[in-house]
Amino acid sequence: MTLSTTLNALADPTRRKIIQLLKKKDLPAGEIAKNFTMTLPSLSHHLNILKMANLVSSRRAGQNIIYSLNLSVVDEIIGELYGIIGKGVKKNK
Amino acid sequence: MTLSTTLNALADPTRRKIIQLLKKKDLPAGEIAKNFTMTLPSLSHHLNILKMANLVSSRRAGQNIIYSLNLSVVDEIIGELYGIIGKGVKKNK
DNA sequence: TAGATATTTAGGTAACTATCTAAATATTAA
DNA sequence: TTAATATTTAGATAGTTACCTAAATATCTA
Repeated sequence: MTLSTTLNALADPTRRKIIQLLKKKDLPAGEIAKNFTMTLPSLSHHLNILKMANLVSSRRAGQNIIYSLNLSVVDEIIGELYGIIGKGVKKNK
Repeated sequence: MTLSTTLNALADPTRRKIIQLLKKKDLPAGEIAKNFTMTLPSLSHHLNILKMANLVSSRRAGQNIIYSLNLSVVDEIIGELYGIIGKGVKKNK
C-alpha cells in the first residue's frame, strides 16, 4: 500500500462517499450500492480499490459481504500526508 | 479546485517530489527538471496539474518561470481530508 | 440438491493520463 | 532585430481507469 495507491483511492468522489457511509456503520455491498446509481459490478470495483489501499476491510456474513472502514489506517494516512505536504519552511520568499 | 482535483494531484510521486523540492525554496522549472529524468514538457504537464489544484503558483522572472508552494492551501486540504476520512465514529463493531 | 439471493470476476469499450518529439512563445543579450 | 535560452503548447501514442453486460461463485432455504 503505497501513499500513491491510497491517495488515488481517495481521489474519487464515489469512493469518498463510500467512506462516509462506512464511517457511520459497517454495511454489506448491496446496501452501499443503494446510495449510488451505478451498477453493482462498478461499485464492487470501487470497493476493491479501497480494499487494495487498505482503507476498508470486508468479511463474509452469510450471503452478505460486510465492508468496514479501517480507522487506524485512515489516521496514519493523514499523518503521512501532513509529513509530505505540511510543515513547509521556505528559505526564500 | 475540487478535493478530487487536489487529491489526484497528490496521488503521483513525481508531483509529491516537486512539492518536497518547493518546500525548501522556490525554483524555476528548469531547476525542478534536473531532479527528474523525464523531459521538460512532461514536467511542465505535472507542474500544470499542481497549479490547477492550486497547490503551487508560478511567476515569471526574466527568462525563468519560478514555481512556489501554496502553503495555506496545503493546510486547508489536510483539514478537509481530516473531515472526510478522519474522526470516524462507528455504531457497530 | 435445486433455486434464489448477494457479490465478484471476466471481458469489452470509451475516456483519461503520462510520456514523447516538434513547434511556438517570451525574454534577454549581442 | 537576430540569436540564444527557458518554458509552454500541440499533437501523437501507449497504458490505465471506470463503466457496462454477462457469467461465475458462494451461501442459504426449501
